[in-house]
Amino acid sequence: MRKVDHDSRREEVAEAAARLIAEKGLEALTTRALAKSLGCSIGVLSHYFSSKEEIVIAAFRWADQRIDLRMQEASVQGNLSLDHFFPIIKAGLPLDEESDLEWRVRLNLHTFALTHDDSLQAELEKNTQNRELMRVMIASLQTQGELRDDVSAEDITNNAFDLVIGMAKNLVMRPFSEREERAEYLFRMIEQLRPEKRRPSSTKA
Amino acid sequence: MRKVDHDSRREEVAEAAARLIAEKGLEALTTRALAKSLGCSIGVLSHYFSSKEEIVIAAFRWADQRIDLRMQEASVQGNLSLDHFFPIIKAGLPLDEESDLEWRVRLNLHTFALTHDDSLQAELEKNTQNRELMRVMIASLQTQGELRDDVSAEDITNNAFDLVIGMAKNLVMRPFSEREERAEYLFRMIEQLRPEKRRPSSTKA
DNA sequence: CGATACATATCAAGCGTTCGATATGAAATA
DNA sequence: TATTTCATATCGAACGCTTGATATGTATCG
Repeated sequence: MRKVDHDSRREEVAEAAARLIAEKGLEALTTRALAKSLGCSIGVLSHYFSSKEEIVIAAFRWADQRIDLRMQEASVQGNLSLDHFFPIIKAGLPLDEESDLEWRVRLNLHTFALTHDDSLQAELEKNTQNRELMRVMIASLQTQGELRDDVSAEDITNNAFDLVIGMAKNLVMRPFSEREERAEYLFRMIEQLRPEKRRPSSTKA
Repeated sequence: MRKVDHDSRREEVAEAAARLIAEKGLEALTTRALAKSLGCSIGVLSHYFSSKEEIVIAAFRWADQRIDLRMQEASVQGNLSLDHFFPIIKAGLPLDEESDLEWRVRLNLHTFALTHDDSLQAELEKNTQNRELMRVMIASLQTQGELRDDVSAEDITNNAFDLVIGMAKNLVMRPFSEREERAEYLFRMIEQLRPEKRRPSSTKA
């Protein structure tokens, strides 16, 4: 038999599909366009995927996993301080070309999920998991005294999650040259959650 | 001549198109489906719109304007306190079926704009205008002492904008029964921006 | 050989758009 | 008022094209 790694071949297709979605939109992802982008024939696609919808979903997953991976890489083991927190958030925002690509696909997924129940359920579950992860981190910061504890970790988490999504959507619409600056106001807002900034005169150590 | 109000006829079409987008997605908005939904023939559509893209954009505008109108109606003339502010934000969120419909269309628009430059430009301009409106309101709240002034009105505005968009996206994905509760944490966060909550012991009046 | 990988050709379905035919009702005419 | 005129409004069949899917043929390699 001819040796071809099916998994990596599938990933190649998923990536090419993701790039098409990011650059031209989901509607531009046709079997023909995808085959041309890959430099192969459309017969190949049906060899590795049983339908186009499967390809679309593979593309969505591909981009999603890359964003998650990006954030994991920015994370650190052991004790977490607020200063370590900023790079993690930053890693989750579309600030360079690669993350821009991934976020464009993710935004397409969000719209797609509105009318595709399987994707919606998957999205909700993934969201619940990620929120829980972040809630634990934030609660940890609070017990360490790194973060104000008069707002529940859950509230902070939920707001942070919504904020990041909204910001990502707005960043993607703007040129790269403006993005860093636009992201700064999020970090200035997080700064306000430091305990020492909040009570400058009450519980002086 | 036969009397038909062109503008209102166009709006009927736009509304029907918006409902199709909200319920089945942009891809389900076909000339045939739209004609069936309107109870007319497809020929009528080309009588009032020169292309399908024009219909899509009209649907987007229709939904967008409804959200704006909803927020305007929640606004009050004259002096604005922080308490008056909550209903305005709330009016801008997809908490009932009508606003849900409009937000679903708006979310489709956001994705659409990623690959359609005209819509992107229009979106950016509208955004700039709306941000400026809100910035003025927030600055006014600050000078009235209703809002902390150690964070710039611009930062608060930008964060609020991103937050609302992200929250809207997440609300739309959930059943109505959970939405009010989910929206509450935004208001708890805003509460933290009251000056008296921030400095309980410093500048006692 | 025999299984795998890929290319090519083809299909039916669905798309947006076009267009001639028809229905409608206000204005023009007598 | 009765009749004609005609722009407007609507219809629905048909066109050309693209789509996802698939069936068939061919090359490659263990």
